Amino acid sequence: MNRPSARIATKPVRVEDALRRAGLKRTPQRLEIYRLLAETGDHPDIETIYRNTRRTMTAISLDTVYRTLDLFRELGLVTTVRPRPDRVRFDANTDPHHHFICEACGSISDFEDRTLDDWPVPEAARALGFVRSARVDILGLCPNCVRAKKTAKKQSMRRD
Amino acid sequence: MNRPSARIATKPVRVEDALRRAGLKRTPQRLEIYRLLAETGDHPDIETIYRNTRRTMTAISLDTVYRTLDLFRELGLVTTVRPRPDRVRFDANTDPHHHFICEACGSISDFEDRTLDDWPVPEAARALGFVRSARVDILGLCPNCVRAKKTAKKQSMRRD
DNA sequence: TTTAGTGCAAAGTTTTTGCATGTCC
DNA sequence: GGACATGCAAAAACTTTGCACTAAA
Repeated sequence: MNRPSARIATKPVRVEDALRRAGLKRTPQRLEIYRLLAETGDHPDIETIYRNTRRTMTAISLDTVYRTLDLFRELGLVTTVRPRPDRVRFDANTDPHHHFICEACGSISDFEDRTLDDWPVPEAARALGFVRSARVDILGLCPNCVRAKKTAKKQSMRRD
Repeated sequence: MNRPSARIATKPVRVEDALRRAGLKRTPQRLEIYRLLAETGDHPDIETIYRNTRRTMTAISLDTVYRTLDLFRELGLVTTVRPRPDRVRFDANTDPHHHFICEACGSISDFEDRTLDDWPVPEAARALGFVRSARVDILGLCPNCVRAKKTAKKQSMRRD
């Protein structure tokens, strides 16, 4: 059911190719949304992507952004991440990489780790179905939030 | 900032202790919701949890379920998983484990892998903040969906 | 020309909030 | 008794859909 040595890694693709191959149209909205996403190292949510596209395409509608991102996801052009109870966020970086997610503020940073990418998908997981890809989320606190927490603690100690 | 050998693993806790320690109240709703979640090997969404609690507590309200699960998450009693663009799902299994997520039907299965749990959190991730835990999601197709796909393919070939 | 894609507005879902009432410690 | 929790209902936030129009191929 699985190729015997599936590994924790994914490989890059490009929009126009992907669209053509799927017999889909190459519309300005799609290109613009993808461009924005590919340019930023950030992991914006739908609302943000919408706002940003509006800077250059005044007439684009929010539902087109929804539909486009859904499409991109089906095509494997973007992946999604969820921090805490937050909105879905998108990521056009399809190079093998993983995420550090701050549990306090929800910020997401990429990191790479070859050893992890090359780690064979565990047999226990391969037994559960056909493996396509894998992702590792490291959860914790970003430096800003660590700092904020320390401050809060000091203040509460002062109160006691 | 991090303990030098943080590993990809988490450790169990219990409700009543956690509530007491946090100075929170031990209400029937909270206990019942937790019990249900701890009993099932499943990864139910809010709606399902709500329906199930209603079997024994006819008067519980949906927003209490929301608030309770949010609280549990803050306390580290449950974790959340998201399949595709689907609702959040909850998991009271705080033993070290990871998820196989079917990209087609959204079903989620647990699997364990010691080697993965013992894998040291990569330096690149530790550099990004204080590491609390890590999770690995393996994405793919469950056997049912693999079968469904094969059938669909055969039919489309017949049509051609 | 044909068919996919878009914008708009409306409907559907999911989640959060305010407030009065009830209940755990 | 007092703070914390709950239920209810209403509001807010987020997402999806139907349809007529537009624009790629």
